[in-house]
Amino acid sequence: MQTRNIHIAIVEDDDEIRQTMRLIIDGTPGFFCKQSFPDGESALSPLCEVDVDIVLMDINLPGKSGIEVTRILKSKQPELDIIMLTVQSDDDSIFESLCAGASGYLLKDTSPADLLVHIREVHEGGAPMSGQIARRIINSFRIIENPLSTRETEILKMLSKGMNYKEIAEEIFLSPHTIKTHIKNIYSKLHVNNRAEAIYKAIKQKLI
Amino acid sequence: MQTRNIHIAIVEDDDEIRQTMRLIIDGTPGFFCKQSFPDGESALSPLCEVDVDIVLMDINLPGKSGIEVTRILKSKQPELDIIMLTVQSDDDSIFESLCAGASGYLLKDTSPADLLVHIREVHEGGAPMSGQIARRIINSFRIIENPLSTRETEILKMLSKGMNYKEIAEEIFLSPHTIKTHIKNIYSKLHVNNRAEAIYKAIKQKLI
DNA sequence: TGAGAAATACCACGTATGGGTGATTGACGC
DNA sequence: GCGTCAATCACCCATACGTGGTATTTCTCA
Repeated sequence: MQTRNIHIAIVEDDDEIRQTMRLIIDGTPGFFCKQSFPDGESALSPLCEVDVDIVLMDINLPGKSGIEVTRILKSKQPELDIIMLTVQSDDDSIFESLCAGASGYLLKDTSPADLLVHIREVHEGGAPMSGQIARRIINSFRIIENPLSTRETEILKMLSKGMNYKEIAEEIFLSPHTIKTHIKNIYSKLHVNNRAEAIYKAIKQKLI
Repeated sequence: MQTRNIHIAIVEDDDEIRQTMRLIIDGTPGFFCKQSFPDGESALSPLCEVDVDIVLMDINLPGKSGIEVTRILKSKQPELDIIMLTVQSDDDSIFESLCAGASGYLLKDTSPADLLVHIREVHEGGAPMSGQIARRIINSFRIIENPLSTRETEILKMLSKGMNYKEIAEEIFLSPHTIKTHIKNIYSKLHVNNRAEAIYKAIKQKLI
């Protein structure tokens, strides 16, 4: 009894890359590229219907980002495994992708042979990462035990009281510009981009 | 052995009212109006220094509001008793005044005789309220067990995820205007005026 | 001693936000 | 049957906010 082919879909806007990946996959026994899409919008409905095992997802897509598409897809098809396959390797992209539900995160410089190995890994329940990616994840988790400086924590508490830039500045005798900078740093450390989410995460992580 | 006079300060922008109150107080044995100010700014430094027992504070002041002044004063002089004496009788004014540290809340239509009685009450550790005020306070506490509707709670949760008007609107198929209205209602129910504080209070009160 | 973090400060841009006001509909209670 | 309230949608307006930069000082730790 032979194992069923692994059915794969590709979401990638670069025509050449998409075709190349397709050739590699279809040229290997056990793998079958069932569909490919140049952007997220066109991928959404088909991928919610058709039975595909694994999606290779670029992040930089025209329209909705690959991360957004991943989030939506996973909310509709929780069983689907999505591997981010992208050039982006900044902390936020990685973090957000995993939060959105990606099962793996590979850089585009991954060799075809490795790519196929990784696809199989995911299909068997693994979570492959390029070397650098794994490192970054470790690092980002390492600092989860209070990433914030004392000044930042102090300011975050004032934020939770509903104070604005100016009020905080006057309270601790600093320039509003400085408060702004601190808050920007808080956002980037907590991986959020506004006050509401910052307060929420901070409380959940017992930072304030 | 005679009891020491109760030393009083008045913060009230209307010259006539201020003078009248002063006359009433000084004309009564046991009471002494030590100082009076037409606005909050001019009252702040003196009241942090001089020994006054009780401050009668209007809310509608030019510049800083009486509530703000109360907050600052109480943070520097926690022992000081402040009685709000004002025409404002809306829930928010009352609520905020008490949060800011006021020891009593009287309406300006209080008779001179009652006023003096109430001042003495505060001086002896009481917390006098005009009749209508007491009622409102009871009411506002009564609804503390989840003031929010299901829709509002739903939206509040989305706010805590950092979503903006438009994103929330798209998620639950409503107009952004409606989202805005809901959020405004949330603010007024929680007695806050921005997202950060709303999230904070909501979590502390286990609403989300 | 030299790299990195923390804390400070500033500028410019576009837009999301909060406040004010107002209106309609449908449920529920008394 | 009439008032109340939740839920919905709408417009105006000022400004607080988020994001992109750049930059200096201080401190710590390897």
